[in-house]
Amino acid sequence: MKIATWNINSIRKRVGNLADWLKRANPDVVVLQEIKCQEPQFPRLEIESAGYKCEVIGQKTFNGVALLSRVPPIEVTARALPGDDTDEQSRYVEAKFATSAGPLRVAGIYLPNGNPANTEKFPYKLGFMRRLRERAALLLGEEELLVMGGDYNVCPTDRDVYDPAGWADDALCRPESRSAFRAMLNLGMTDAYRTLHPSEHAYSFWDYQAGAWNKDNGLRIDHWLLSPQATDRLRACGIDKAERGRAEPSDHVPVWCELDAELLKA
DNA sequence: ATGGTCGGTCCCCGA
Repeated sequence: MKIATWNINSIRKRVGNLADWLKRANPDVVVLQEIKCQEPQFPRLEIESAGYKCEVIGQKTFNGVALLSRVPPIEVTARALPGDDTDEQSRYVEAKFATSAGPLRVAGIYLPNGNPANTEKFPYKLGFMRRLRERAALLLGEEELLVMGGDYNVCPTDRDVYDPAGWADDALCRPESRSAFRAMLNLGMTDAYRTLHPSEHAYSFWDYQAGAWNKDNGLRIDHWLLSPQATDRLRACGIDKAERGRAEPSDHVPVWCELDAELLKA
């Protein structure tokens, strides 16, 4: 089965790009970030026509995530990241699916950007990352297939950014952000892309500004982190870079994994 | 190349 993440930067603006890509890429499960609308405005009919069920965690203007799947999940297990009841931003969705290899938990994440790093936005990001690590630790205890994908807004190492020195103080590259990302790996999770492509300078995001795309000035900030059980079934991982070159693109492109497991009807 | 971005919303903010 194939699972993908894509920060779509407005689902209403991009539903045509999404439908075209769904047809070409044919993923079984997709997590979307920055849908930038509430649930009633979500273009459910277009996506259902493409053959996908939709779980929508909407928010007006900002943020918002969704989970698309070829079959309905057994259960939507979370519509917000646990650990802070005062957090009203729509940034997390999680569901359990049936597969030929047993239960599969899929989390979709839109991690806070954290800039400017000298404002309250940065501690909010680090707090979210602490809660995400705690959630991962809890789910890892089940010793099942677990994949946590999304826009992490973390560039894990200098290999993952075109200009490490220029970005060193940015919240995407700061040592505190990288340390919190490594803490997820230290629980036993695997960065799927980096594990299968150890030395590539591959990016998943190029800013709209300053001709970043044309100069390949990108960052790798969209990731799939896998439990040991999922890593054992990891067959491939890739980045659909060509999406950034299409008309009216998102500033992010899809990142996908293939697992040796078949998605089943619940 | 001496300027070079989007989307949603409301007259600017977030990325």
